[in-house]
Amino acid sequence: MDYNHKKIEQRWQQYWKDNKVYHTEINHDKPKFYVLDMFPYPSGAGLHVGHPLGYIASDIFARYKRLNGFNVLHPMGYDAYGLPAEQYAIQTGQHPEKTTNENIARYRSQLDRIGFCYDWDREIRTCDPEYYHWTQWAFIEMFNHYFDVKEQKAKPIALLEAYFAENGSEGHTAAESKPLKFTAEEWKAMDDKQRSDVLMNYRIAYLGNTMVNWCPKLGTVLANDEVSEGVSIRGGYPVEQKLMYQWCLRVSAYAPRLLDGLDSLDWSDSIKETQRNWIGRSEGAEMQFKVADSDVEMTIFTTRADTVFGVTFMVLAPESKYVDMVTTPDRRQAVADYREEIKHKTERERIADKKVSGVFTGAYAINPLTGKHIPIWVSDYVLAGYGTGVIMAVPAHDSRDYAFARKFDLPVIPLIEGADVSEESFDAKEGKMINSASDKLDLNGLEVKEAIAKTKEFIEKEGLGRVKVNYRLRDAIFSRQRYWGEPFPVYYKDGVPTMLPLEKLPLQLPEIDKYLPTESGEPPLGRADNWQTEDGYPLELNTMPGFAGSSAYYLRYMDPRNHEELVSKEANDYWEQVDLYVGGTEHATGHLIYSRFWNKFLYDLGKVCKDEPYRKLVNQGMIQGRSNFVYRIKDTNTFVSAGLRKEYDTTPIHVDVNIVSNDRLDMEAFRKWRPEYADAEFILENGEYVCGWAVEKMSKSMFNVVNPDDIVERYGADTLRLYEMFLGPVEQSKPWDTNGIDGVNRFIKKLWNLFYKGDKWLVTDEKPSREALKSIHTLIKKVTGDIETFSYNTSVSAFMICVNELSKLDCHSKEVLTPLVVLLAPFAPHVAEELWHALAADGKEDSETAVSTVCDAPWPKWNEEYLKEDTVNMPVSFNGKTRFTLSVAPETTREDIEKLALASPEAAKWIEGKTIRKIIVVPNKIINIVVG
RNA sequence: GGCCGAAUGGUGGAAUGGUAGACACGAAGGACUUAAAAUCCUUUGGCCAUUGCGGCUGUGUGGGUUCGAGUCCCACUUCGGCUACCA
Repeated sequence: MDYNHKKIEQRWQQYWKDNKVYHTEINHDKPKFYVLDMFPYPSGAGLHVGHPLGYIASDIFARYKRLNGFNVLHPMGYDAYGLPAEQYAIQTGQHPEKTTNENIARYRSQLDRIGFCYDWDREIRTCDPEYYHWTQWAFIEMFNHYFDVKEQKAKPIALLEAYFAENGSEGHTAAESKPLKFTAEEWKAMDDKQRSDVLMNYRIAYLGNTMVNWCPKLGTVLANDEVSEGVSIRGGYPVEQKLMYQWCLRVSAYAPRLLDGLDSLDWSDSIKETQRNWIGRSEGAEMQFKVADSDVEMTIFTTRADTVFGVTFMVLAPESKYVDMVTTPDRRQAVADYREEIKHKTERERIADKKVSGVFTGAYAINPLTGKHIPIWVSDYVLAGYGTGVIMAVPAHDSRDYAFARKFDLPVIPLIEGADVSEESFDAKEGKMINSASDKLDLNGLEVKEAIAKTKEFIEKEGLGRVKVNYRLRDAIFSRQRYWGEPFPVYYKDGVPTMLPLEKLPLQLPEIDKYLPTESGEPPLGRADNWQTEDGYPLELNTMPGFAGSSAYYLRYMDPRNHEELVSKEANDYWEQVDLYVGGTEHATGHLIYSRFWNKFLYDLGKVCKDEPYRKLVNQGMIQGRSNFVYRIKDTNTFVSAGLRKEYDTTPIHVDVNIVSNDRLDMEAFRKWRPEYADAEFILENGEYVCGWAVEKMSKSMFNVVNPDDIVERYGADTLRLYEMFLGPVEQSKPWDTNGIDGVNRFIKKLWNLFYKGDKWLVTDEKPSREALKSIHTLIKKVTGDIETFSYNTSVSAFMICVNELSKLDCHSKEVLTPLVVLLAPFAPHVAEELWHALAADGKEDSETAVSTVCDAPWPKWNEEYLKEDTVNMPVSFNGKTRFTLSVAPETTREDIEKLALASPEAAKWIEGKTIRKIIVVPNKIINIVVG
């Protein structure tokens, strides 16, 4: 019986399914372990070989934990809402649900072939009403809560209402969009609409007029993490800034907790750092600047309070509310023109053209420390969304202020001794202060750090401002003008946004005829018939963004069919949180922030028992594609081989990697590939057409996609799994290269040959030799250690070494082969299962019932006794250079090793005529003799 | 501009401060075979010697710490990733 991967893999996949081997239930007799993959968005392209990398790594860990006696939760599902399905629907008129379901079916069949140990009974889909019921529920809870800054906790909005009735706004501690002032009497006098508007200022899920990233091409707003360099991440369309009335989540209120929580997490430093930067805590001060000849007082934020003596002008963001308040009548037109110009620039254009632009408002502010009048300007280099949207400009010590001052010829006052500001600003926070004294405050001679502290103290004491911690993290914009997303459980009762009662959930997504906005510009839901409550109130037309459904999905897996609540207390108390989360770094500032926020909110409500959702996070690297190119000579259908392309004017064209082998093009296949290449001519080198290559993202458009199905078909799932792990460290990005896969496949065959020779069963009950025992125990120790640190590539190597050794020793002893099979089970589960059953049935065919699954076997333990060496070879070095090795018994003392080394005949040669200065002996490691 | 990470043979990659290059691919040579595939054996960082069993050199560059550095420290170069008028 030869190794037949198709037969084996089919057989055991069926067995696992029939026997529900991977079904998981709460079991209080066992410790739990929760292993989770970031669930995929099922795209139309299907899985390529890069996708399973993380899934294989987590599958190995899940199986390993199970073999070690843990009750392992390892579920899978689909992030099913998303733009591509909707874009496809717009183009083809197909319902996104239909294409999504087709894509899911394809994903599932691809996943099944790789042999994962998922409990599919717990599958979830974000577009399933049973699931988004709880997304809508969480939204209602967020609407009904505010964030108490003092207690750092979400609390019911009713408490805040009671507070307002008692005290008005004075002294409240709720996180707010903007400061509001009203008395208890004023509050009581408000009608429903007015109260609703006021409460929106505090709710965690609120409607707000905010600057949003508007993408005209996609017809929707996008969150900050969905935009990069002024274009949408999906599609790469330009994004502009627009003021819109949108649902938002007060994520910013949780910024301190999101930041502090990072310390307790077992995540990589780099991803924690990325989140820290995204949250962007900065300590500084807020200061008031009075506007001359006016009552207006502007608040600025600065981290460089020490530079206040160098402020020579102020700058407002074009969108700042202060612009209208301060602009003098004669400057109105100029300012209006400038703002108009900025508005029509997209974010991308703003970034692209680095030209300094701005306009003078005609107004002057008064420097609170020097009393000097300084001009107030407007410029787009100041962002409305950060700090207060107003800055005090210190051109000598900020490069942007410097560029602005030079352009508009504003004064530059250096504040640090020795700083040369004739060519550029001096931005470093170091040096001694100069030019910084008034009758009230003298900073001269202080170090920058001391000056910052002293200034802060001074302005607090004098009431000029206050110490303030600012965060870059913005509230999440939660409305999307799309169809394929969760509907909001919201209706408008006489214009007042109102939540549906919980018993009306889930509010199901309605059917519509077309997936475009309405003629009047409303979102697609405006096309739905009868999209209103029973009482005839209109329902919200926006839908929720992609991150809504993925923010709490890990909780739902704990209790996926619960109709009463998101997750039962029992299930949550048992499974607690994700112990190991595996996924890509691209979610660092999106999903992983929102999910932590969402979890912390539910924690505040007492719905979940852990403050953080994901205890340990492993980021698998991306598998890149290796693309091939052909070079077409311009305006011809002639292609020139890569080595000769410099002699012609050519255009590189991607060519399907499946018709290229070892960078040599199959020219016949190329002619058949596309009709336009049917009569292609080639200029060859040495009779071959050599393609160029590059490492790029694996994608259809680059023609470099390798489908795991093809690998499974040819080599088997076990080979695919082992090979993906063997490619290199899980966390590292690397290009896919099928070249080495034969080595892994050979290993499995060699392993198989330890058990079978043809049809003959080779396994015996003989006592294994000491070498064989040493080999297997070395492997047990190595693999056990490697799995804990995700060093799967070296584990696979260790398997190869062990199997090679056992082959050479001609060892077929059950005592050795049994632990070998169990060790292999996480990596190559199909062949391990086959051999496990064969071992139990002594190689007979009807082995299925002989023993239970290998998944429940006990993980082998190594015995140090077998690892001991009879003698240890120690390298002997002279002045750090190794000259020979010395065999000593393992327990030899330092002194004896030293004596043996000096007495050995080889040593004499190196010592001769020199004096020994020093001898370093590290037992079992090295002997270094310093001579001179 | 800021932050993070990386740099080791023809290639992917191994090396708790202790014999650098494990393991695998590729390549070369050989065995078996009519032949091929498959399998097995040998060699494989570079240079020199290979009728002497060896020598020299070597982990991006330059310095440092150490008996000893791919590994630790400082500076630099290059390449990746993330992020960005964040005051």
